Amino acid sequence: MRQSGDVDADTFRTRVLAVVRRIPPGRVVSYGEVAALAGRPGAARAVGNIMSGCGPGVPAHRVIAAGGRLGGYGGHEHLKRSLLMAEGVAFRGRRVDIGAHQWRARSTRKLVDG
DNA sequence: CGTGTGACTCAGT
DNA sequence: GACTGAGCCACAC
Repeated sequence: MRQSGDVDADTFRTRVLAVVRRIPPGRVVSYGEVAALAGRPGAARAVGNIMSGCGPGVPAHRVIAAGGRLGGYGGHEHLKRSLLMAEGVAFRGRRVDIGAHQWRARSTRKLVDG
């Protein structure tokens, strides 16, 4: 019951967290994608800032930079990489094989699942 | 209410 | 592939 004291639950911040939480294991999304899914395409930068304070409960390691690059992770990129690898994400050098792991909300996954 | 900031992105060199 | 410059946005101070 959101009383007046509750967060507005309408802020971009809350939306981003909700989207990131929906990212399934073994899948990755770029900051720009998250921003777009949150309703603010182009706010990739803002997403990064929000992620920095998302706290636990949010698989921030599944959010990467564009082109499959790891991007940042509070100075722990290697940890981000490890977490993704632990989920079965394939890497191509320093980049994630987005061609096989880029998450698609409402995608045609059954078509490519084969 | 103006300014600064950064876990971003794109295009050019 | 690496570096630079410019654009963009939400949030903290």
